[in-house]
Amino acid sequence: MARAPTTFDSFNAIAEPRRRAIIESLIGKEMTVNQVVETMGWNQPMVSKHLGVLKQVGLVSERKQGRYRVYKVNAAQLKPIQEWVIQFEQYWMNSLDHLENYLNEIQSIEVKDE
Amino acid sequence: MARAPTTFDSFNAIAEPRRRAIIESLIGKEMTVNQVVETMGWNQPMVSKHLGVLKQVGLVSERKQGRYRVYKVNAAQLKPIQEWVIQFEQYWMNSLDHLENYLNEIQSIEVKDE
DNA sequence: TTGACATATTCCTTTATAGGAATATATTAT
DNA sequence: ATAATATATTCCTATAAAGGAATATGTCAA
Repeated sequence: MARAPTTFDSFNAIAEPRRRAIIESLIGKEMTVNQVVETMGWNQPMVSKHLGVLKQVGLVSERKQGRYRVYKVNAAQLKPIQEWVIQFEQYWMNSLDHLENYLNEIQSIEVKDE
Repeated sequence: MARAPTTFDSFNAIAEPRRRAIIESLIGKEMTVNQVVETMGWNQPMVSKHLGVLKQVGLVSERKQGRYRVYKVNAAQLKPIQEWVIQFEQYWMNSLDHLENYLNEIQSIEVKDE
């Protein structure tokens, strides 16, 4: 059996970094495909394809306006991911990992300051 | 170019439902491979393979104890995912979607109470 | 030492990419 | 009607995956 399609759910769709980048730049705005193309600096078919995947899982929705298609993010589709991850938060808070990260941060700040 | 390997990062690793299930049942505990096998009801090679992927991205770590291997979750590896998703929270809160969900919750509670 | 137990690895098959290049479709402007 | 613009789709290739079955590896017990 192959891996689940990227069009299957949000978990699979956002596994691809370019799709996360699209979501990041499209959040809170509405954008035409070409505006995404310009923002990202990728070729148009690539943008259309990734938008297509995001659309299939409902992470973006599209509205036709003349010859343009205006896309926007459906943030609600990210909620299940948030809910899945958040149940483990207590296990990374107050942990040795946390302490470790904290110490690393302190250290890197000190290094930066020198 | 093919999709990024599931061993590439946490985003890819948790795109697979079985791996999320393993994390869910392994969180906060330590378990032997066979204990995971029993818990999940899958065959042993399958469990070992998925644990292997999770290990490669650091989502679990493993400790040898005699002929057993004891696995545990490294929850800290989920933090980047949480941090990525949480930046969009404001866009699903206070939205019509939110209102809709709220109304649905109310309704299902009322139905339950009957 | 030899067998039993615990776990990992290999081989195979099917499926699904993601990107590039080329092309098709739809809509507006002249 | 025709050209130009905006976007989607198709075809191709290389890569990677997940599961099943079989087998290898490592460790303990008698």
